[in-house]
Amino acid sequence: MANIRDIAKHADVSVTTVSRVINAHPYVSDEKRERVQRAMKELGYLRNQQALTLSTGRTQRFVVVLPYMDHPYYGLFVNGLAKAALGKDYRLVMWQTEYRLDQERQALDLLKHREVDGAIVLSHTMTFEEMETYRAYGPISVATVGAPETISSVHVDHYTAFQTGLRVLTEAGYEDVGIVLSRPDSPSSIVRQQAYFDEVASARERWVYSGYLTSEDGKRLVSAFLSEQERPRALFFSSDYVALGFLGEATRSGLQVPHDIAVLGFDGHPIGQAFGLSTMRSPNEDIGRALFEATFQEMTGAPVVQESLTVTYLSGTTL
Amino acid sequence: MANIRDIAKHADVSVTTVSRVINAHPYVSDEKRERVQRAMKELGYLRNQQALTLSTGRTQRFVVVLPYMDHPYYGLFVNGLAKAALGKDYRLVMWQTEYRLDQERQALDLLKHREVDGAIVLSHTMTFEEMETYRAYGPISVATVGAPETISSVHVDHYTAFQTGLRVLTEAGYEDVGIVLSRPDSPSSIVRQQAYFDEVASARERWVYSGYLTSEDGKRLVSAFLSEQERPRALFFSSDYVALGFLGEATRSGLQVPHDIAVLGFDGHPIGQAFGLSTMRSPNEDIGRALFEATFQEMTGAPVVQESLTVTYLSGTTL
DNA sequence: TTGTACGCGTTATCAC
DNA sequence: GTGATAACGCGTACAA
Repeated sequence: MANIRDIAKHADVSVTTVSRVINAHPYVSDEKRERVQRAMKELGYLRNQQALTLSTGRTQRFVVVLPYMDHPYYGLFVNGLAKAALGKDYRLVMWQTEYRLDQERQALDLLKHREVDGAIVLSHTMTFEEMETYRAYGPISVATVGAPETISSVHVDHYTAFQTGLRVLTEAGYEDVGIVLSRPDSPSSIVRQQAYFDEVASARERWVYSGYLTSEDGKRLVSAFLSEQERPRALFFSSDYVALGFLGEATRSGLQVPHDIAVLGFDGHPIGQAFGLSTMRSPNEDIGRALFEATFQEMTGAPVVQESLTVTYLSGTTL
Repeated sequence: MANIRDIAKHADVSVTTVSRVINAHPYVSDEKRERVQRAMKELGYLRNQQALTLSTGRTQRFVVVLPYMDHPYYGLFVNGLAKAALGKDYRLVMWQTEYRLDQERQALDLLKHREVDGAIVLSHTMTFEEMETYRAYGPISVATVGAPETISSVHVDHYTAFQTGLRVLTEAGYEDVGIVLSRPDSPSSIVRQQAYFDEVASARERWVYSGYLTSEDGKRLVSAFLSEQERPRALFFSSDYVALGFLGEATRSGLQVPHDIAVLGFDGHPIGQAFGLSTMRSPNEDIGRALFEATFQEMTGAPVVQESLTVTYLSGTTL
């Protein structure tokens, strides 16, 4: 565990010279550079990242804030993030919040305590107002809509996206459509519901199914659906996983898809293809990549980014 | 961005006293403690984690090494890890390797450079021999079998697990069984195949399907399966996702499951339930939790842990 | 009970 | 080209 001073001593130069060699700075004679490199090799020198971090003030880390690491919905985001981070020699500290406000605060506290250089928030319950109080400690980027101008955002405009999906259903001849949302009062659920009421003539309160987050929830929805006296002819889900949970259980319950009930998912997760799930493909991996870039660039003084990406219909057999 | 020295000045005490207050050490008069706390509040003191880290030599971080963050197989592991880490105020740095040796090396290099306190390796292509060369720099734990005695391991014994699964199939009356493996020469694939040859009378080389990792691979397997002249009566998959990909596509191709082909998965992923997937449940979340604990305890001098957990049959309708 | 002084390992500044 | 030396912000002997 030789440090820079040991190397300096061993090569009979100053620590400054060693530092110059390490960082490939100019003004080092070939001879001394040679000596230093040999000393590093001989003593097995390994630069201590902690010390570097304290000295430079940069951690080379971002914290990624998300509700559940094991929810496949976030998989593609994280994939994009990971790839971008690798290219810039950055590390990702994952922070699972389970939608708990105190956990979101703890995650952003890392910023305050100089434990990370920035934060990438994929989903949050915290208000943007509160989030802005952390902004002074480093760049923050979100994957959600409605961010103030101090916070970078790369997201899908869920109003437009849902509008598009609902029009796909309409054009396919489905008039009585229900929608299946995750947390009822999340910003994305609110605008989705708004799009639904604005777009669908037969839209009605009771065909808004809220609180469906996982494939198990989707499975559970089947019985709720079957108990309706008057059922929609199609269901538009806000997540492929919930849609698949529903699809599997519905089929097992003897429902014919799409004859009895049509299903439209949202995400474009690969596993949906195996089951022929019709879905709206969301460019989540691109979003992950762009979020990383935005956060990274902001550190070098680049302005806040606000970008909205669009979804596309991915045809399947459940519609 | 007041530091400990600013607080000391403002409260008119020494930095030692401030440090004592921060760390709740004894030997501070109530009056000075009061003054320090007020100063911290007034100046908005936030302890700098980088400096603490350099001073104490502990980062409060582990690196988690895994092939793909977005592969649902790792979801439950990571969930267990995240929960355990939260309880101990540790952070998880995720490192995605895509099974690339150089990436595994980079991940473990974090250990050498004092960027993390330990490493948790969920899957690896590196030999244990090489992995041991990193052991001097911190505790390493793996979720795979066959670790040397310097490396902690909490895993499923895939030989026994596969044996159990194969017996489930036998007892259900299936004699002609095929197996579907991930990477052909991974340690787990090798022992799984061994269990297959040892356990199944009709086992044959061509009913070993290798290279199936994702749900898309499972989907792809259907055509390979259909082109066989002599087909097995049941397929035992090494992953629920691959099994589901196969199940979806097979059903869409008109195959009756389990009449034409029975399907047994491996993992116990929630989404399998919606499709009635019969599977072997692996306690991956427990493994994640135990891996964290093992790594953590080792730092305090606890001995290396080697533990093998068992899988259980989870009944479904695909068998 | 309190404070001074130093170490942790690096980079940056400035004089030579 | 080169090298002292001062930061960075904390914990902690050791002295008082």
